[in-house]
Amino acid sequence: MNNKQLDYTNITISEATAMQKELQNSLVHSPLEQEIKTIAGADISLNRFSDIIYAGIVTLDFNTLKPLAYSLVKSKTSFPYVPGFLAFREVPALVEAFLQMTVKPDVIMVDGHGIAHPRRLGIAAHLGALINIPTLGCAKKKLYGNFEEPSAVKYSFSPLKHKEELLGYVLRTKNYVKPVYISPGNHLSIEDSLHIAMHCIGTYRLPEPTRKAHEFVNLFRTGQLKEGFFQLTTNDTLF
DNA sequence: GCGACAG
DNA sequence: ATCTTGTCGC
Repeated sequence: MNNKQLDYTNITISEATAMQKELQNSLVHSPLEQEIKTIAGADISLNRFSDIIYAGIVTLDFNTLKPLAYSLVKSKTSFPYVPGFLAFREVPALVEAFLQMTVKPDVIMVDGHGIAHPRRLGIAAHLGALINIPTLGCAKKKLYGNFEEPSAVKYSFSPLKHKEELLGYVLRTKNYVKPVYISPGNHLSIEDSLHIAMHCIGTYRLPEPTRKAHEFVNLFRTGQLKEGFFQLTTNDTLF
């Protein structure tokens, strides 16, 4: 990864598309070999009509799903929101937050899609192509593909496909609540992404990594947390 | 031309 | 993404 790949100022949709096709070629979707001890959630928050982005990555213990550390970065985005090109708007800030971490997570769950994307390079795959850490996407809405509604019972799922190609899974994380869309980003298989997401389901609709990341970046945006990398102590009282 | 369209 | 209050009941 170099800085050129992170400066998305003044690039056109056509150039962005070409960049996606190139990055897509570098993806690896072999099954994860290493044991997962920590998993992080990555998300951004911003004020309406503002181009100031509050990005954050929150690391959790994979077994207890409790926060262990977090990295927060404030930066200005240089790309508008265009469906299919979300990464060009949010990834630079997420990479900054990642580089700031002195202790890296084993896997990162990103708020958005992985390969469930028109060119198989959603934000989770894009981020995973830039950093050398396995990533998966967890989106709240479908961007691409077709699926049958999974049953209303928690943990039920159904394949998300484009024609005959499997892209990921639609997963019910809570009874009678809208499902989430899971797909691998980089360095993970499609099945890995589903299993990891299922493991991270707690009491709420969003899996814990994504839910915590969302919570932390909002506290950051509203001035209740400060920029930087912090490791939580057992003595830390959160809220 | 028409519908779909992550955050 | 963010802004918002109440309402419904698997």
